[in-house]
Amino acid sequence: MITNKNCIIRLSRYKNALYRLRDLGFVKVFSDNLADAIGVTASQVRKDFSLFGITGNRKGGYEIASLLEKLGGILGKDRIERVIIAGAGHLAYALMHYRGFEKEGIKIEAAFDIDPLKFAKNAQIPVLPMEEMKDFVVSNNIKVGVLAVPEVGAQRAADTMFAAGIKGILNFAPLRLKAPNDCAINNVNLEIELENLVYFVNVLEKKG
Amino acid sequence: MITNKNCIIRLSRYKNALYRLRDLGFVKVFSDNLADAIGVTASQVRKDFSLFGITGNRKGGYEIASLLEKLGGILGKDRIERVIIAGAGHLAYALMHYRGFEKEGIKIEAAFDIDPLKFAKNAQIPVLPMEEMKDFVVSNNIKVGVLAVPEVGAQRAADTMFAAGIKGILNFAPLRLKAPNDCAINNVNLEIELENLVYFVNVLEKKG
DNA sequence: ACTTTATTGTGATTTAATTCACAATAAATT
DNA sequence: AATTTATTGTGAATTAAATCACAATAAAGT
Ligand SMILES: NC(=O)c1ccc[n+]([C@@H]2O[C@H](COP(=O)([O-])OP(=O)(O)OC[C@H]3O[C@@H](n4cnc5c(N)ncnc54)[C@H](O)[C@@H]3O)[C@@H](O)[C@H]2O)c1
Ligand SMILES: NC(=O)c1ccc[n+]([C@@H]2O[C@H](COP(=O)([O-])OP(=O)(O)OC[C@H]3O[C@@H](n4cnc5c(N)ncnc54)[C@H](O)[C@@H]3O)[C@@H](O)[C@H]2O)c1
Repeated sequence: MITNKNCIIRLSRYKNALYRLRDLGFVKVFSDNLADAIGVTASQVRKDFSLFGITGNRKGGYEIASLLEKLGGILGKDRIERVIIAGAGHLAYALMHYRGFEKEGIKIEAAFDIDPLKFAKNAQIPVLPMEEMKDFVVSNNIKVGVLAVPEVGAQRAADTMFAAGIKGILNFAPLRLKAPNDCAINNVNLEIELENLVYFVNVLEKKG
Repeated sequence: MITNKNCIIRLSRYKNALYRLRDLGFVKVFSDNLADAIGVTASQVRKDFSLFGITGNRKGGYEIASLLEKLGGILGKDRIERVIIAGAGHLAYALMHYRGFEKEGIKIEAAFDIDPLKFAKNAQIPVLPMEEMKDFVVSNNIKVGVLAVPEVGAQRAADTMFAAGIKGILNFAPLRLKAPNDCAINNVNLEIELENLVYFVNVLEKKG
């Protein structure tokens, strides 16, 4: 069981590059094409595939269709992933209106909030009270959620999500969530991303 | 010059943990406190500090105030970082209304768009035509930008940013930008973050 | 059919990152 | 003042990730 996050992220990138190549009419691809497309070495590509038992044809490269199927299987893209959001604020609004998730097989089913002003039971993507999360998650068998609640309420909201049966959280709140150890957390900390960028801009400036 | 991204991200996390400890009234901290706070080992903390020549007192730990100052210096937090956004859509709206950047010393100065309907010259954070980016960036000496333009326009918008003098981009568009090699790119690909989360949720499910 | 050529697949090697382990030492205790 | 204790700082060891390098081999060419 491979648990190298970078490796799994590369698989996603290969997949996205393959979609583009396929849409351009390509049928086969070589490891160095994929390498160029995502900015790694060709042996990295082959090693990644090797790790998951993905094989191509010596001399003939890889068949895009079959590669996409295998990568899709590994990444769980063989079915639509249904997702909820905790916190129906600005960020949630952007996520709910983003059309790009659909074509990746990701569907935001509902958002949950504590503020009655945010409730919208009959909207295309309904916004419901936090109290209804458990029922919704259980009856729709949802496993993944996005946490878009302010820092102060974040741990409490996460606990509600875990109690509802959520097993993975994409966390936008700038703190380290405590989670049961059968649950996964991916943090997106934009303050830190920007801070990090500033560091590297300064490094490059000093170097150049 | 340390260029290990994970290491720099840990510095940010130490800093954030230290702010919290300081606000709770603590004056000193030991490597194992910081380790617990951000979820790494104590020797990782000490090694990270050692890499940047940060020292504490044997037996006495580290003084929080001085540590914060040193980390701030390394991360460029000794001055306010001024930032622009390309693309004044949903995501930009969320970013422009987010109050959390201020207290991290990040200030969004303006957004730029091609859609005249988005223009708002006199708003608190003005939304200006792309054509005005260069003047604005040059006269305000801005180095960092956020790219929040749809995939199709993303490379063109990035090129405009580079031409304006931007040296680092936080990129939300789901593609690999081509950039001059004195410029830094940090990608935030939310589709991939979710996909990755799904993978690890499935892994955990199989394990348990 | 044989040879050449291009590309895979992977064990071996290298490089990078993390952890270990302990001497150095500052503070606290006796 | 001597001893104990707790903690740093870092070189050494370990582990993890990436790259190298090349034998295996499938396709194309002669
Ligand atoms: N907006 C950004 O650009 C941005 C940038 C970086 C980080 N973040 C982080 O993302 C998260 C969301 O940011 P935002 O700008 O959308 O915030 P927001 O204030 O616009 O929205 C937060 C929503 O969460 C709701 N809420 C508060 N407590 C709750 C609880 N306990 N349970 C459920 N809902 C609750 C509020 O009613 C509100 O609707 C925050 O943690 C923020 O720190 C946002
Ligand atoms: N909104 C999300 O939740 C989300 C999630 C994942 C990824 N993204 C990515 O983030 C980016 C922004 O998403 P969004 O939802 O804010 O999009 P959006 O459609 O709401 O806004 C995009 C804005 O960019 C402007 N624009 C278009 N072409 C431009 C150009 N060449 N130069 C300058 N401006 C231009 C448009 O006028 C619009 O105002 C996209 O690349 C998207 O793929 C967004």
